Amino acid sequence: MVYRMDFKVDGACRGNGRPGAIAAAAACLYTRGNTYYSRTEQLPYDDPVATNDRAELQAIIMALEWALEKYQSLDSCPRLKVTISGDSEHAINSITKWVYKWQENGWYTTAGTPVKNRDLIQEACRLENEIEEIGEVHYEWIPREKNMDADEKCNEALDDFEYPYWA
Amino acid sequence: MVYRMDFKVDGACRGNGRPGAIAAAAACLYTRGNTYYSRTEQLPYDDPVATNDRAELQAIIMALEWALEKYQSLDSCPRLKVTISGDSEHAINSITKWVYKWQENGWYTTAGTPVKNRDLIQEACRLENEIEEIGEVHYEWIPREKNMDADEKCNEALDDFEYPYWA
RNA sequence: AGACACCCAGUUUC
DNA sequence: GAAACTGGGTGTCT
Repeated sequence: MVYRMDFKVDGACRGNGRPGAIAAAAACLYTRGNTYYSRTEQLPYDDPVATNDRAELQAIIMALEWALEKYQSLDSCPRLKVTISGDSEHAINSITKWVYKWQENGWYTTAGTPVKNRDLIQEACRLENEIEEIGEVHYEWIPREKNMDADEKCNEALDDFEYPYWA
Repeated sequence: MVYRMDFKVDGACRGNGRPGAIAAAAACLYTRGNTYYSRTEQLPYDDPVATNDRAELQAIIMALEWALEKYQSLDSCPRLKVTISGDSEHAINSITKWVYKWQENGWYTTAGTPVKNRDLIQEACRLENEIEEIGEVHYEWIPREKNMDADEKCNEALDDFEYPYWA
């Protein structure tokens, strides 16, 4: 018995690279037909500063958390097969390829600088390992045009962005 | 009587280090005000393979050739004072410092390997010596951001790159 | 190990 | 049109 969960994820960051940027992440869980459930999250307003890359990684984390959560609510214990599709080649490569090198080299880039967003990359890998014990996770890159569902949800979340009281 | 010529030079190589790379070099000759004339050249498509370093050296050669050419078209015989500014520390060091060592040691690097692009380095030095008989040449390193004029011309040349018939 | 360049890729924006 | 977030690499020398 195999239980499939197919996610699409996306992150967005308005004002990316500028002071005051705001970011959100979205994950869509597809059901039969073309319908889906979605979750969105707003990233911390600063500390650390919001960027597009952090948003994309956070979206992956949300999907992984959701998969675990949903699995725990099941009555049976099927084998899990999670697919996460996203349009950030960078985020996917970080988690699926580069992380192994970084774990060995102490988290330095080819240019000799410390790898950024290490916290989120490690959190994603931790969650992935948790799932690997009950199934498997597969990541897939898709072009922007095929990621409209998650993109829309992201932008809705940004339209509703709640600034902290001190901002 | 001193006649000054101020050049900025740059080289660019799209696909540097990959098969099929294309490269171009540009030299800008500044006049009064902020205006300048420019020349560009596309490097051989292969034989030898185009690299960023060859492009940077070729740009310096173009400036030196241009200076000599312009001097010969003058009616009088003033003393020449040529300044060549470029953002390749490597190319400038090759011509202004390391070349003296290489001429003595038979063109070997510290690592014991033969110096690359020796043909272009020697050609630049030959032209420089020619100018030294009627004036002087001064090289100056400038950061990338201050070399936008030559950079733009280089990229225009690459946009118009004419591939050889057999490519 | 260092330096300067030259890129390649995707995303996020303004 | 211009810019930021981020990674992978080569060209070359000291």
